[in-house]
Amino acid sequence: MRDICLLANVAQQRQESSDTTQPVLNMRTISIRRGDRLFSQGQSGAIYAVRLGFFKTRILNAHLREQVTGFYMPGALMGADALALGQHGDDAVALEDGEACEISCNTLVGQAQKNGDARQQLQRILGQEISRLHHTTQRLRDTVAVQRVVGLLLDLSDAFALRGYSARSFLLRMTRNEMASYLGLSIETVSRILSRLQNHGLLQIQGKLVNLTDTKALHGILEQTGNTVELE
Amino acid sequence: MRDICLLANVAQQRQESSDTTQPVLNMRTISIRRGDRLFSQGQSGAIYAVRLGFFKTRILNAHLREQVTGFYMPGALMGADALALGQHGDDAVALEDGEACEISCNTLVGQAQKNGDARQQLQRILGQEISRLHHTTQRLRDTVAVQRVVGLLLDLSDAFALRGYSARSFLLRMTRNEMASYLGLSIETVSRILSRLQNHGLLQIQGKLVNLTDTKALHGILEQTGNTVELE
DNA sequence: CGATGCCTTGACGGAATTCAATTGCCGTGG
DNA sequence: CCACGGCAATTGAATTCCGTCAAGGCATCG
Repeated sequence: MRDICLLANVAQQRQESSDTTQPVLNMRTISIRRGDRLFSQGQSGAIYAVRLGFFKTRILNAHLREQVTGFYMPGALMGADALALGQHGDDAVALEDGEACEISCNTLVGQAQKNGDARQQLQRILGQEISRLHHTTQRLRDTVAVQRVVGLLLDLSDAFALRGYSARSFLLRMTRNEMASYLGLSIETVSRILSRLQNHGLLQIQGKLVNLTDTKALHGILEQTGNTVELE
Repeated sequence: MRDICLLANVAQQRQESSDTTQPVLNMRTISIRRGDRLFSQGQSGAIYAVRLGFFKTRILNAHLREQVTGFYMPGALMGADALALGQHGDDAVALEDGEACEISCNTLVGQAQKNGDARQQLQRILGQEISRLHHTTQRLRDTVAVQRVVGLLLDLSDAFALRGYSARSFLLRMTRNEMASYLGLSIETVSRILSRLQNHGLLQIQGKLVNLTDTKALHGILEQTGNTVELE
């Protein structure tokens, strides 16, 4: 969110200050269709900021079984691990038609060597990635399935709020299967938990449309300790 | 491991090249007793390399319930998230008497601005942290408890091997409780799984002493897909 | 219309947690 | 030296939770 703006700023600053014909930050916008792959595991060279649409990242294991590793909405950065590791650890796939901004790693790192702003920016990017990973690992340590599902919903809610959208009512862009994979649960469990939360009046859900009616109670579920969770 | 050496190198290079009286990298060794805290959540200013002993990092939640986020042995870096995020996300506690090397963040980042080696070094540190988090995330998505336990054992085995110790036989420095917390399991489950693995002849365990007798089979457990795992 | 994909729901079995009791270990103090 | 207490770990029994299998609903699309 803030990141993409800062990145743009850095790029712009440089463009203005230097009158060379070649751009300093290699950025270009890529249009992509739902289901298509933006980058692949093992590739390197660029990171990507979501401009439009929603994306997931995933790992394909030995049996070609997909494991979802993250969800990204406009303003989010994908593939930041390549900055530090030299290559992408996962694929990025568009959950709907969208656009992404490709930013060359080399020029980004190169900039960081000369430009203080770019350096702070790079550091911020890596920090955000580390922070994101911390967050998801903590969520996965929640043994209780309800907590994982609620955690995801509240994370999405926060992300929407940060972007000026409603924190209470939003559209899930991923399938139940993708949610389940991301959370390390079975699709049926996810479905059942959503129904249960609805029956208890904590939210309404029909298809992909969610309405968090009792966010206080939802937060309460997350904070409950131990491996049994009370609904009401 | 390699990191601490490189860090030391960077420090040394600078010490030699510059004849100013003040040291360029603020490093100092801290002795610590078992159970004591090396740094705390929210603090900032330094990262730490383990010199001697074993450490854990943890988060204390609202109810002062501890959640273990990592184990560290000599050569490992703790608190790298503070480099990018400005403050530590977790506490570090010594699992036994030991020593850690404190490295000031400011000077490290400052070095990175002028010194190419230090910059690469910084990047490597952050990359390692991201890599570590990727790894643990994947492990936690293994829903089956056996896989998590075996995963931890094999990770420890690798780490010991990397440091020149036996990969087959080693001493667990953490309690079952800490293992369970780290793995998102109950202590009883951890205990039972270890017993079961022993009964199937994959390892021997008595107290904290582990002997991996059939690492091939142990690796096999990790690679099994789906939510049921066959032992033999 | 049927086919397909996605989601929901039920029934069942296996897996992990909980509760409770026991064992083993180690240091302390008698 | 042994007895004792405290802590860690194991083990058992009962329960709860979650995954699997199966059936059915409900859209979309050809």
